[in-house]
Amino acid sequence: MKKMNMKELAKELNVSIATVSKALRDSHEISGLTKKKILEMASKLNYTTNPYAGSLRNKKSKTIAVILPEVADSFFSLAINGIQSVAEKKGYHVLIYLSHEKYSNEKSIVGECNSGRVDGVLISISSETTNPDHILKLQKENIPIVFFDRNFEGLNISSVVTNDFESGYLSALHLIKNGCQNPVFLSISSSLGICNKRAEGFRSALIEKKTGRIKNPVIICSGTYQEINSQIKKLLTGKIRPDGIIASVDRLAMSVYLICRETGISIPNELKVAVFSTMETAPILNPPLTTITQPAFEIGRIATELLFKKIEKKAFSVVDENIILPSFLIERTSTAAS
Amino acid sequence: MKKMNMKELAKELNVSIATVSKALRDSHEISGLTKKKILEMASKLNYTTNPYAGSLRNKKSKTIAVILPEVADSFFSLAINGIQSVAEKKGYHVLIYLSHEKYSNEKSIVGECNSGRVDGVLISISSETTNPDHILKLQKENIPIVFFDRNFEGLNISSVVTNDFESGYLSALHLIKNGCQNPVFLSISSSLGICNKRAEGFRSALIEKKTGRIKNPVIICSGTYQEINSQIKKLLTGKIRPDGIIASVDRLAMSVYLICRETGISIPNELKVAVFSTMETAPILNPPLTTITQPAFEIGRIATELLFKKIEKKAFSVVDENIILPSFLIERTSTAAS
DNA sequence: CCTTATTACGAAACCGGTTTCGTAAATAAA
DNA sequence: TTTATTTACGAAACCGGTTTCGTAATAAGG
Repeated sequence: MKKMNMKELAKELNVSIATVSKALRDSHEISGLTKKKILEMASKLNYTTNPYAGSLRNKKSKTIAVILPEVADSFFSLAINGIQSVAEKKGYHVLIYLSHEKYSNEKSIVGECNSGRVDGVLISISSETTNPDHILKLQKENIPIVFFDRNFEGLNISSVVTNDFESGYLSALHLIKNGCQNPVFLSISSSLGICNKRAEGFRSALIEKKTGRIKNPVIICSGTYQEINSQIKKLLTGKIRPDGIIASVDRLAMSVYLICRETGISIPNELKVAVFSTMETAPILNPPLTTITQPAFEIGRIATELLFKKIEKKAFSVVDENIILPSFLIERTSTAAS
Repeated sequence: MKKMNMKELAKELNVSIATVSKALRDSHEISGLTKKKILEMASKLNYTTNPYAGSLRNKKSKTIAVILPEVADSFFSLAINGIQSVAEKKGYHVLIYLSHEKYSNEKSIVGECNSGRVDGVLISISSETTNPDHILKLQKENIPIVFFDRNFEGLNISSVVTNDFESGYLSALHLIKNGCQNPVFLSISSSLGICNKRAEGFRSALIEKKTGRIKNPVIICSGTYQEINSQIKKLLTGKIRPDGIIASVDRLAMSVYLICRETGISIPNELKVAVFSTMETAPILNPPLTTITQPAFEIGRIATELLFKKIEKKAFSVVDENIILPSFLIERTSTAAS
């Protein structure tokens, strides 16, 4: 079947293309009767308007890009839901890109966004990203950008993040209060601002409470799944063992749990564990896992609302806003006082 | 800064637009020297080609749509990864749409796809969908479609699914073998083919082994999170209680676990539980949860490869393939023999 | 009845590329 | 040297809409 278009539709009704276009957009220039006839014929002939033709003329794609490191853990799943909920209300389309935590990927994806393909960009930067030039270039081209969760510090760009320093601080206090003498923080990147802030908060609490005999209580866990496992195993079975762990992501806490099970280390008696995570299974783990839970859906939702504020008022160049949403420490058995 | 385009670029170099276009696409019609000059100037002036202009002319969007019910549980996250891995290799863009398990949403989303916006559609249907007309309409417009995971039976459309009947059958046998006399299957929809096939397999095993005193061992759990919880609570504390449960999705198993914890029902002694799920935390739950794990990433990957086969050979109209990938029953403590 | 305003529509430019086709100049074959 | 090819490029149509502007017909005002 040949694809129906406006020209065909206009020919069918003996009117001009302009009239059809206006009728379909409900212009006041077209009489009610004509509109009705055109609408009917359009539906009868299964006409659908080609979105790219309009994009070309109006320089509006009705599309946003979401760039994220991975869609593996539940945080980004929830964030995507928050993003979609707004986009869909606005009639916008959502393109998803994954950087796989690689700077090079992120750079080329961001480059792609600078072409009229999208009207705005939501981005959570990769753990490798230390140079913001690709993002600044996008900004210079006047494309609205909003960071969510993982932002790049020091740029004049809107962001929606959690209270990372404070959460790190409070989680450390929580461990200390419940009896930990040697807590450590497991990070996934030494360059990721969000991790560093959590780690800084954590460190501050240790200093303030004069706790911890380990010189550097912030440990970077990187590499493959296997490498991380063996790194954690070495940590938990080494000479100077921690008695408390704050994991910065799901995966690290899971490694800790698996290794404790394997080596017979008892949680929370020998080791207390908490994690920055939105995982739903935390309450039914063995033992139930204390989480610092980020409002993932809200982060996505609010970031997207911010983005649309910028897209819609582009001409007035909205001031950038940096919104901080609080995470919640949910205490469960894994950090219970011994 | 004004947006750079081909016309500007051509003017800058005193060549025609056609020459610029051909040079950028590395046409043999353009000499090496000219190409070099054009490439250099393009990069110097930060030229990026407008994708929609090309789409319009070539009727190729280099974009696919992925329509899914939710992105909540880990299955779809993994599937998205599989999809992206192929799309990204092909230089394609991925639009994500969520139907939120609503037929009306799915219908309007599918309608959107029929406009040249995308070159192909990957879809996992909503649990409400019983009428395939919207999908058939898309097919009639000659847009390549592939079902993944949740397909609509009886259509002449490619699909990649798991061995649902067999998995249901084997999971029931597993429960029976380990001592269950009254197993039930918790479904989320009475219309979803995938659930029904699992349930059918389950039912077959019960009949074959002459097991189960409950008339209808397939229970539809629907409604809000709260409603499902109370439904399951009633089931587990009622007069005729099951001693084994196969949950068709993550959420149902989680409900079961929470209610067992709340009511003191012991897993696996009083109740054995298994779930169709890809959740990573299954081994560290309390107790470790037996799963029937679908190859989610592979389903996404292979479905996307099938889709591209159809996109690339559209003219020859590739025969539809229905690929069945096996799930794996991973035995853990939650179904251990008592 | 004449003038002005309004209504309803069409012609054509335009968005930013791609592609076909024509052609002058350079090169190769006869 | 003449003819046939090849090379390198430009003019213009085209993709499918949107929008500006012009205009004939009708309505309103004086």
